[in-house]
Amino acid sequence: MNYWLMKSEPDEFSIDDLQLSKDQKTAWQGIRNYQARNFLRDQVKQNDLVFFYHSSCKVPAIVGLVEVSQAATVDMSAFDINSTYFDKKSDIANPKWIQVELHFMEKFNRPISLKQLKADPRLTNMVLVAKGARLSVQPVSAEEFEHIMFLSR
DNA sequence: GCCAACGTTGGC
DNA sequence: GCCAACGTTGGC
Repeated sequence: MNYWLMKSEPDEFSIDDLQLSKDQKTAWQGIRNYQARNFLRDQVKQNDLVFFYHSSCKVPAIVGLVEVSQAATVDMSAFDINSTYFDKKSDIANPKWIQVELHFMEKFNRPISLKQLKADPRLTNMVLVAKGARLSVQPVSAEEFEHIMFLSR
């Protein structure tokens, strides 16, 4: 079992949008960064647990918990010319981009803000709080996971 | 393979 | 909206 943190801009797709989605599931498409892609392709497995993070918004924060309901499949949006995620350099015979499927689990009563995460001495090694961290899919340690779950209660 | 120019992310 | 910190592109 691995733990992850995935970022989403709530104006684009929020935890509420996920909760309201059909079967409370969504295809996590549009990852166009190689490091994040490699995590999705090689390490994110079914039943892994994922913190859902809201970025580029008023209060950046971990807002809930989701699970991986399906591991890596080809992100077909890269071949859809009408999609904002269209990538003309991706060859359908040799797909470049990967998606997973996420399933809603819970929305935290107490979201944990970036400010709070940064101030917590037990979370100083989190990828999220590292200087210049822009990864939209990033690993979370078991210790970090347990502590953040504790903070959310 | 170097690296300057350009594009993107995301907090503030 | 600004801009620092990254990532990517493409000429050489």
